[in-house]
Amino acid sequence: MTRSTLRVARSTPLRRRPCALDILHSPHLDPHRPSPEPMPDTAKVNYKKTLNLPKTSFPMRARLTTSEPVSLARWQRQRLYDSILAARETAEPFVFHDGPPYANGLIHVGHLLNKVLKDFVVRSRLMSGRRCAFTPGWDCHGLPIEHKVMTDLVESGEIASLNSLSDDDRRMAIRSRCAEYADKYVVLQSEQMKRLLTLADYDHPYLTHTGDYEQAVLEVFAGLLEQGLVYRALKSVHWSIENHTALAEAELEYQDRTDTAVYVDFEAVDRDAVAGVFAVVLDQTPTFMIWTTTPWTLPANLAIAVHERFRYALVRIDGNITVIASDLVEAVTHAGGSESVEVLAETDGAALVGLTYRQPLSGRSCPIVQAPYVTLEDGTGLVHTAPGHGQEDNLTALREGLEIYCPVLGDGTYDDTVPDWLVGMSIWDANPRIVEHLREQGNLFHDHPITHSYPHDWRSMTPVIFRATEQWFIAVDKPTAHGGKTLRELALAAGADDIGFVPQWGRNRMRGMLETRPDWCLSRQRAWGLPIPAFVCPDGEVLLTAATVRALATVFGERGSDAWFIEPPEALLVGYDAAADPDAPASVRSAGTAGLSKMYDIFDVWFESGSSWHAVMRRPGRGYPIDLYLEGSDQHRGWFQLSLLPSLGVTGVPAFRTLLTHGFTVDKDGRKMSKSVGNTIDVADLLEKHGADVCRWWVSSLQYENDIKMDLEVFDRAGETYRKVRNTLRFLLSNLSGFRPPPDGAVVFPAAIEPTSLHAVVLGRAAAMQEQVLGAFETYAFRRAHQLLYDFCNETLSAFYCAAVKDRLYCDRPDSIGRRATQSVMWELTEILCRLLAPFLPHTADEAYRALWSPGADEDAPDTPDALSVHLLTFRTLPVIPVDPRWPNVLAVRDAALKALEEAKSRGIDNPLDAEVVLVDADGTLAAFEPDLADALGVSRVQLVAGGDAIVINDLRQQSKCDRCWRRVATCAVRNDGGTLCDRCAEAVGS
RNA sequence: GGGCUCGUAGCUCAGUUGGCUAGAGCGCGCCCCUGAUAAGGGCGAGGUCGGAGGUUCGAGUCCUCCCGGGCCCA
Repeated sequence: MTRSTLRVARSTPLRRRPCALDILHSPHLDPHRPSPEPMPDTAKVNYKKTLNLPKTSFPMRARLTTSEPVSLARWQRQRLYDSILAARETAEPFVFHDGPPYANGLIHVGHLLNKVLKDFVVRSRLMSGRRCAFTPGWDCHGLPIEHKVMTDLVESGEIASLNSLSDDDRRMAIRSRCAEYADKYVVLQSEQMKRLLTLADYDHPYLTHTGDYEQAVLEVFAGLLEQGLVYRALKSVHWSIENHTALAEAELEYQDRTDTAVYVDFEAVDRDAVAGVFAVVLDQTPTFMIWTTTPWTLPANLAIAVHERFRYALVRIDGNITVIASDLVEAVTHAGGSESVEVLAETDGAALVGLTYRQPLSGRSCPIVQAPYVTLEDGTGLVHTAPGHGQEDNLTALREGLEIYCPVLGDGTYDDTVPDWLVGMSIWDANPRIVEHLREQGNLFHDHPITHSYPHDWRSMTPVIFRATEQWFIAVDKPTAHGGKTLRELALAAGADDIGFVPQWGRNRMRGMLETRPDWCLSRQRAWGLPIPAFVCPDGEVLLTAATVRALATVFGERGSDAWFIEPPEALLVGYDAAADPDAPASVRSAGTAGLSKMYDIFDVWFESGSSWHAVMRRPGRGYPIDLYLEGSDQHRGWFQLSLLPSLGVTGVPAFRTLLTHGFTVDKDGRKMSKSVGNTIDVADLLEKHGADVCRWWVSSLQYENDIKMDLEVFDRAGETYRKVRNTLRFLLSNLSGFRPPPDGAVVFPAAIEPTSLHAVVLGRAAAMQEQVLGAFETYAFRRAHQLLYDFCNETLSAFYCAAVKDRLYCDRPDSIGRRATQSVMWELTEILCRLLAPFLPHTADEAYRALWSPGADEDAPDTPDALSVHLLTFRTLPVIPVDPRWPNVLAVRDAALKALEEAKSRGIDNPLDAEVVLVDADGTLAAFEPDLADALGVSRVQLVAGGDAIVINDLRQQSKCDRCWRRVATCAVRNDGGTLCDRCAEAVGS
């Protein structure tokens, strides 16, 4: 039988690999034994074959791109996620909740960062023994998807046939396309996230467009409704006259358009009041001059806004006295071609506030107010304010208590509240008529054509207008049922006291936003979303109460929100008892739900994702409040805040205990990544080139709170340090070939370990490292864990311990106590390293762990059972080994000795094995460590002397050298086989 | 323009309550090993701590301003 057939026979799965003890009793099986034939005297004996050289199935080259999918398939086969969770059914929970990415497009590096960080949390908590279930989710509704679908419909020409359908049918057609689109990207993104080796319940994700999710959102909404926090009010929105619909920012296309800009004088009501403010005497009534490019909004003018800190001038221009910002007098009068300009006086904007003027079109008396957005860029420094026709004007009106007056109907014509000559007129036709009217009245200072960028409806390419429409709001300053506190007060208090922030500055950021945020506008005028289930009564009253919403929640829970577009109101409200609903309008309570018609606003998608704490966690009983939300820092205003408000409103407590944020990825120069700039990095490319573990290793190395600079090079670096860790694992594994811990094998551990031994110090460091890593995991300090693990592998193991114990591993008898003790230590090290690395490197850690336990350590082992996985384990405690407290001194001596050896190279002592190091050991400290000193220094011999002040390197090159271990030690002698061997090697080879 | 935030060797980061010639790893350079080998080991060179003022006996660390990024608003 040849040697190779013997090997094949031994590696069959039915046979256990022999361990060190086996070898002791069956020497004929030891392949390392020298052949019994005597060697010819003339040839130098080749002892390499007699060494216990490392061997392992764990390859040096990872080939992650091909090997990771194999691991992934194995984990899926064994249903790893389910197994892990099942094993922790009764464990203390760690409640963690996924914020939903938008179901659109492929994932980018931001997703990679976010999902991998979340996975670090999931895996580290699971391995700490906590029950950390993780349900991934997707935000599926919303404009970007609808926009994309609509664009496709326009491009394919299908939009024409849709437009011939009824409103409900058209909306349904669009919605089903949107649903298809979202579902498609959920699948695509989910596959990519799995490929990142993230562990989550991908078989049961949450999707915001499913019926049960929608039901939960309506439950949250009902909870707010019953506290009176939901109201209906006017708000200015972009309005398409052509399509009779509100538009979102993303549906606008800016194009150049030429309008008539006008400078208009508004006459002061009280001449003396103005005179008083400027401290002058006036012989005529002054005016306030405004500038606008939309004359059609002048009928809706209700105020003039000034900046409190600007200076304003009272100016006599060609005989008329008017007020303009001081800095703009010259520009305005120049534009108007004025001949005589005289500044009479100046004052601060603040002094003007409270003055009044007569509105030239309505005749109303209106106030001067202050507003921070007034600029001196153009115009007059006095801003025409029409609350029904501008977002800023709208806010000003709310603050000043002005009416939100919008005399323009959905079709772009004036209603009957304007002067007779304008009633029913299109605003576009009204523009020149108003200009002429003002000119005739003497209110027009100047007019001129202006070409500017103006928003257009992306579909019809017609200009849009700002128009106030009725919208649903959540009040943040109304008392809630929770101690009468408002949502804002509850949120500020929670932010200050209850919520933990990682990093800490998130607290400030959140507070700033909460202090200034306006009421939450919930309505969107779109098709792809969750309907706000409101009805209009025959008498024009609106029906939306906690009870109707709960009734609809049930319907949507069963059939999804599509039902809204399919069923008539009576069918939708079949579970609603109008007579028993105290919040319903009287007509509904008495007459029931006959004659109602549906309204078609949908929810802001943020309200849907902002209800996920209920839909995904609280309602199914997965735990509430939630321990951790982890998202990018933009979510302070987004998901964090918009989850906080509903959760406080409904439950009185914040949805989350801790908020962790990470920064954004930027390019190597710190610039934001954008497709147009072309500095983005494709996730698929990264996975193809480096593999998921290297990408994850990179993520673990980041200080994620800050901006994250990245280019392709940082992944090369991550790959290099990954390989260092990998090779360290490989060295450990390769020297554990055939070794088994109890009960299968014998371990010299821990009793036989001296406090002064290399084993003690390495185990001590391992224990300290593990404790710090676990602490870092607890506080989400992944970078610190990464650093500790890397430094341990690189410095403690690779450079120090492994190098020092090589000689005994390779050269001692396989079954010697010294070698087996070393292997016992290495086994422990491998066990804890695989586990500690598992959250960062799920594939590599599992690969190493399986190699450690594989029955065929020197061969690929396809028979290793799937269930053998590091991910099923928890972190492991190392036995406590006493470590001599003088080790730091010894290590300092080692550093000095290595320097001395470096200097000795100039004397020709290139190889440390050719050197003897003479160390000064005045107090006998080093003597206690003597057995391991030479190994620790990597030299042949160490000599300790009591006196002297420097390390001396002695040249041993003239002394005999062991042919097998290459050390120059005193016991070297010529042996029977003709080789020169030291006693240890002679014994090992039986020569 | 406002809120929050970042700016320490080529790269990623440490730098406790201000206190010795500013540290680590990687990369780089030189060298060793060739029995972890598309591996391993050693030594070494790199920084006016974004800039300018100020407080202090003393500042990367505190204050002010400025420059340049990022997120969110306007």
